[in-house]
Amino acid sequence: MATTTAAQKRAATKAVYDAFLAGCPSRKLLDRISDKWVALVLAALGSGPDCAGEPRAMRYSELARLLAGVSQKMLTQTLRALERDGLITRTATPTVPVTVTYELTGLGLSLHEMMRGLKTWAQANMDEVLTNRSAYDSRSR
Amino acid sequence: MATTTAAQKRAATKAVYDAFLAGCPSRKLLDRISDKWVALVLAALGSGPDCAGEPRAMRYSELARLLAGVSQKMLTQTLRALERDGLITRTATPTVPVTVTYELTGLGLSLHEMMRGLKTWAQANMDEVLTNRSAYDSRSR
DNA sequence: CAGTATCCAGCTAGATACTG
DNA sequence: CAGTATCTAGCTGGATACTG
Repeated sequence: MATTTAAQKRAATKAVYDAFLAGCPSRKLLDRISDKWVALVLAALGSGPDCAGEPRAMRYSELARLLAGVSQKMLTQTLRALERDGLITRTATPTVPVTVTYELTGLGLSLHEMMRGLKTWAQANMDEVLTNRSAYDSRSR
Repeated sequence: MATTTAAQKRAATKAVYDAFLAGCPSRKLLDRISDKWVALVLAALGSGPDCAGEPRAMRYSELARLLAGVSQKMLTQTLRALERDGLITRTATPTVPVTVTYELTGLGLSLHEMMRGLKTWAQANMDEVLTNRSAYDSRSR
C-alpha cells in the first residue's frame, strides 16, 4: 500500500532511534557521570581534596567532610552506585567502631582520567560560553 | 577561643568548597551536557542521524522527526539554551511558511568533538561496568 | 563511625491546546 | 512550519530521626 509508506518510514525511524537510545553506552555513561555527587566523589578519590593530588583511599567521614553539603543519604547512595559499577571498592575494617574506606579501582581511575579531559575543555571554553550567555540575555531584554 | 577552632575550620572548609562548586567550570559544563536532549541535538547536528556523517544544518521539523520522542517544549527549550550559549546558530528564512535551520558554531563543534572522546570511553568500558553491575546485583540478592 | 528509614517540598518533563 | 502557554504527575534530593 503506497499510502502507508511515509508513516511506516517514520515508525521505523523512531524504532531505530529508541533502540539506539536504550542501548547507547554514551547515554548510560552520561547518566552516571552527570550526577553531581558522582563527579565530586570521583574527583576526591582521584585527585584529593584540591583536585591536584594523587589518587588515594578515603574514609566515609572524610568524604562527608570534604564534600560539604552532601547529605548522608546522597553520599551513601552515590558510593553504593559506584561500588556496584566496579568503579570504587569498599573496605570495612572491623575495628571498634568500624572503619570503612573507599578507593578507585582501575576502571574508576580510567574514568577519572577521562573526566580530566572534560575538565580541560571546560576550563578552556566555558568562559566563552558564559560570555555568549550574558550577551544573549542583554540582547533579548 | 580554642574551643571554636574545630568548628571554624569546618565552616571554612565548607565555604571554600561551596565557592569551588559555584564557580567550577566543569560543573557548569556537566550541567549543560548531561541533559538528554542537549547531547542528542549535538550528536544530530554534529554527526548526522547515524552519528557517523558530517556536521550539517538541520531544520526544526527534521530534528523533531529524528529525535523521536522529544516533545516540542523540550526541543525548543534545548535549542534556545544551546543558542544562548553560542553553541548553535538559529537561522530563520522568511519563506511562507517560515523555514528555520540550526547549525553548530565553531564552539559547538569543539564541544561535539569533546563528546566523541566521552563516547570512545563509553564504548570501550561500559560493557565492563554493566558486567560489574549485574554481578553485584546477583551477589546481594 | 557508618550507615538505614521515612517523609515531603520543589522542580521538571511531558501532555495538551492554541497561534503568527 | 515552528513555535508558545498552561497544567500537572512523578521523581529526586534534602531534612530528620534512628541504629548495629
